[in-house]
Amino acid sequence: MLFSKNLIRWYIENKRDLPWRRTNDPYKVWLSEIMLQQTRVAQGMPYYLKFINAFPTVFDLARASEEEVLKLWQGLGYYSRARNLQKAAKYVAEELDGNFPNTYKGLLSLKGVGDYTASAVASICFKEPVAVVDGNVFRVLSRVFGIATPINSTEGKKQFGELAQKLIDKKNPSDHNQALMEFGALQCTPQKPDCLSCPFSSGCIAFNQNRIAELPVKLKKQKIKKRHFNYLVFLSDDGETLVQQRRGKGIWEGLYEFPLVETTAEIGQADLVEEEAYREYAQQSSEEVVLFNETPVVHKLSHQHIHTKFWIVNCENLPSEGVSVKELNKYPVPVLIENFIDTFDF
DNA sequence: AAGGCGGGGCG
DNA sequence: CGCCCAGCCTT
Repeated sequence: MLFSKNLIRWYIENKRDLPWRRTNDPYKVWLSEIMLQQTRVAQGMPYYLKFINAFPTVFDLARASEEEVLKLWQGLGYYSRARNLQKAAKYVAEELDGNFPNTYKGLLSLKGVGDYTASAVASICFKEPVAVVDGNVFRVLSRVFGIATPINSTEGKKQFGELAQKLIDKKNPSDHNQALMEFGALQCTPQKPDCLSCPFSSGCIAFNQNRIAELPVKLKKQKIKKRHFNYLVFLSDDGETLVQQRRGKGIWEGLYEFPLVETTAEIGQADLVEEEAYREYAQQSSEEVVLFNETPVVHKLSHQHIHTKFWIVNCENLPSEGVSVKELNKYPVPVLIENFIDTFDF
């Protein structure tokens, strides 16, 4: 209780003025929480403002197409969030008459809402005393209480979850939860936390034992896969090109890209035209293939590095129905593709 | 329990 | 260059 009191005092003093903190509308709070999953406030902010502007209510979002939502989401990453967002909005609008579930348990039934988001919305909008445990909370608690259990282990999740729940202020779960996260984001940061001005430093185990840099403990980093993409940028005489939507599992599901020839290694032009995938796209004759970038563009995702060559395929007529290059900006595309479109002078 | 899923900012 | 960010879903 004392912890929570000091924490909330710090929060009142230091909190940022964020748009989703000026409302208790579960739609807006939910939207902000989805956007901020694994995403910094500074990165999510412009997207939040765009979405609220385009879709002021859950009904507006429910009416939108998935593609429309993906286009607005373009560049924010983890696109399943956008697809689930639209599904959940449809569910709330059509099945619940626009009323969000008002309990932790009910919120969990929404697509894309897990333990963290359900706790956040339930506590902030409905004052349900359920503790949030996000990356910030893991870090703050592991340092203050000197807990070295790996935060991404089953045991760690259980332990930190129970501690967080024990600490929560049942009278003010909204401020308590937001305060703990804000404290992690602003004061108890991953690198170089500001321990000198920290209200908890005198009792902080990590600080007093000089273990700040060791905590929290996280198990093994993921391996990075290397992939080789060859994009075929068709260009017809009447200014059209080909794009297609990515389907099925994998990165960028639902986004558009140029016809893709993926290979196990970097290839040259002679190899490319022999690739089966290439021959399926191209008509056998009358194309002229020109490599746009001699040095592959390396697009880095958290779990794979994509080495990319863009091949300009000039032809009289496209092998299948194309889109005007002027219309390209209507399609949701990965940042890798957007960067090319911005660079290439169509 | 482990792996997949984006993009960006920071030291 | 590695780490981490208001995590969730699938297998």
